[in-house]
Amino acid sequence: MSPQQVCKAIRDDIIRRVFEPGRRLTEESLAARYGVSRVPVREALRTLEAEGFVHSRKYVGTFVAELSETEAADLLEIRGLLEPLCASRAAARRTPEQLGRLKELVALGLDAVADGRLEELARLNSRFHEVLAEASGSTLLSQLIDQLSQKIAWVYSVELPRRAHDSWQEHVEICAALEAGDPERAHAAVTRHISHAEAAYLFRDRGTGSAAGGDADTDTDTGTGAGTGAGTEAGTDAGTGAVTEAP
Amino acid sequence: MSPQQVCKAIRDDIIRRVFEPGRRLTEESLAARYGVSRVPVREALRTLEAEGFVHSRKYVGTFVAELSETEAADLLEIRGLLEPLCASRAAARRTPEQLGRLKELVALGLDAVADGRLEELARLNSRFHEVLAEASGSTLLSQLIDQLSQKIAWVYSVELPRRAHDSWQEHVEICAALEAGDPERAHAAVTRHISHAEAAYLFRDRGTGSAAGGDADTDTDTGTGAGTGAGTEAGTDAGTGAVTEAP
DNA sequence: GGGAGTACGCTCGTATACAACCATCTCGAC
DNA sequence: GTCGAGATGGTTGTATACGAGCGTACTCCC
Repeated sequence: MSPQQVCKAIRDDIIRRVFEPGRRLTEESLAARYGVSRVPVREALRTLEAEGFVHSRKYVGTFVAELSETEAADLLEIRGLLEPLCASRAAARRTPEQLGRLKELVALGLDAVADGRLEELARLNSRFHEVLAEASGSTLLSQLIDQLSQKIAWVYSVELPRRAHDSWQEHVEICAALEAGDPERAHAAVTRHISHAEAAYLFRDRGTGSAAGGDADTDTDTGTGAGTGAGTEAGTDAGTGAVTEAP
Repeated sequence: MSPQQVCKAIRDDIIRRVFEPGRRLTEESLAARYGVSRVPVREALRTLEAEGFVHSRKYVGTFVAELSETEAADLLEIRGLLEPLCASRAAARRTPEQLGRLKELVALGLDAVADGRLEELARLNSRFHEVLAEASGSTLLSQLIDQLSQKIAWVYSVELPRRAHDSWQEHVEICAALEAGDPERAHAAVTRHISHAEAAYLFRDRGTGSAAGGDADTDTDTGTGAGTGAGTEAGTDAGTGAVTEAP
């Protein structure tokens, strides 16, 4: 297991709340858990620290970060600024292939809505926003949004399924704006979309409590959410999507 | 030299263009340069990779990142979204101490403008925006803006000094808005401030071409910005200002 | 009984050593 | 002369070993 894989594995375990916020992670236990030595673990922890998922104290150890309510809210607000920018960029710069992929995802999403396949919707939703970010043509924006999405998936644990229908209608509109090549319309559409999502997040009661022990994510219909999956790495990453699928 | 110090040292060398974009960095040479072993160097590189300053290819090596023109522009645009948000947050959440520090910095800045001490202005400017970010009360926003500012300092190499007078007048206005506790006014003030700065960046001709050798930025009237710094900060991480100052 | 000093264990920090792999150059065949 | 296969150097990837500092618990003294 390579160090980047270790990084992703730890991040997934954090997002899935196998490692709860505030928990101490010792290098050796992580090394044993993932079957590697301490060196790759240390590198993975440095990456995760830079991403804000953990923080380290010298000679003491590494701890899973704890985000306050206000920071969680800021997370949503920042994404609410970035994604519309991303969309207007995408309206101008998208390639036909990217538009095609988006439309395909929307079609799949609408089908899944009709059939009520919620866990698939979460994955498709992540993928849609991932491709949208990619279509902006800015790797910087793409990476930022990716990191934000992962943290949002972590903090809020779940993509609310009841918004699925409206959400995918909004995706249709976003696609249309991109197809028309209209940055302002794309910007407005995504702004609406994100603000609706924000409202959905903020109005639900946060169910952090039960996550404790080892593999706690047996709660079937909510568990899938996080799926942004490893966008950064070039090579083979695409398929894995470890976060998204339950065993 | 600890690994975080190594990280900062490498980052500073990248920003100062001691290591040019695209250059290959071997772990051993870095280890020798900073007088440590390869292990701390590897950890530093993982952090820098997460921050986007370098990228690694397995079994090949680590290379200094190369940012395109559009990505550089995006950098400014993203900061242009984030800093105003930061300011409205700060108007609501700032502590009196933070406001005091900001006002003190503005006073120092205006003095420095009057006396024409340009290199000091760059440092004060960075510090001002740093404290402003801190006053937002969101470590997330603070970190994001910090990273963005560092990258902007890297890509654009220099804080344009001729804007100094106007810039510090705008800082006065920002402070006033924060003192009044008026988020909208703060938002507007920072939006203006950033857009002026953006215009200044974008209208200058980018002198990247000659950057080859060690210290190529000898073009006198712009040269102060990305000063040497060289890890003057000892204790905590607080002083990212190392980038901005000149000897 | 309470507090301070001290010894111990645990974990991190760093260095060194070896294995895996890529890039390049050389040599030979066509 | 050109192309391909193999050997070689160099760099990264990983494991192991040892040193350094923190936290805890114990002991000793007051």
